[in-house]
Amino acid sequence: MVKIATWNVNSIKARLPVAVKWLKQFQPDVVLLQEIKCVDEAFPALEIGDLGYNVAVSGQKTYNGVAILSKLPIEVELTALPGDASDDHARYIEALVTPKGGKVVRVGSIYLPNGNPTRNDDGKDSDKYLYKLKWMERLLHHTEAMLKTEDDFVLGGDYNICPTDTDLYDPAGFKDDALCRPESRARFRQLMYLGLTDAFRAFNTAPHLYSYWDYQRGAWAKDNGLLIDHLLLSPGAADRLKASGIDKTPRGMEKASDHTPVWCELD
DNA sequence: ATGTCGCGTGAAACGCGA
Repeated sequence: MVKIATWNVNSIKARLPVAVKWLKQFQPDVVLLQEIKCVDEAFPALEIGDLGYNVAVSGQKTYNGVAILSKLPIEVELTALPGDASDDHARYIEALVTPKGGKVVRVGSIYLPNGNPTRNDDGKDSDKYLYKLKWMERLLHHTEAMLKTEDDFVLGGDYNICPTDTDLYDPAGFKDDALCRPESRARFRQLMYLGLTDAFRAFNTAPHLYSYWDYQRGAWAKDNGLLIDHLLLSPGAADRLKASGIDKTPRGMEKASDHTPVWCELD
């Protein structure tokens, strides 16, 4: 069994005590991290390595940055999403992990652009929103390419998309937000329609289950959250899916990230 | 009605991104 989790840590350096505590408790085999907010050399590889993890990083100063932790042997395949050489944001890393005596799993850690604010003063779509939509189209193309490899894969991360109105606490208030606007939701659906399975939703169908709560306005205490962190599985990986969930405990800890891990188990 | 973090700059408080 391989336990795979995705977690936007909102700075790995600020989150190190909470991250170490959670890794010891939860014992995931593979962790897809987002928003590490540091360059490769500054990633706390020794502290994480002491817990038994191999580390692959695509870092960046101040913003963004993604990484993959794996107790299994790991082989880095990509440190950027193909399709635009001029894109200098560190938002994607992909690797192969090989379970003992099991079939290889291709894993991608995604930090999809937020895209807010979506409009300029003149009402036209903002550059940030257009960048998000273009990034999603690149992800769509890359996923098509991955499906052709016939490797089982897990594409996980902070998608910055609430797929439906039951995936957040205030749909009306977020109507014009980049996480909910129809264009970004349509691209997410297109991705799913390639034949992917949402690992969390395969086992948890109730509305109003969340992976993110804003630091502001007591959102965590009021459960004013959003479901924006997702684990999308290839058909082969979906066949191996045994369990999934959201572990809310790290969100309740001192010095928490605003996101909490989403996980799944593959046979 | 309001309520937050984390980072970098540059030496304290601010702007940015979320």
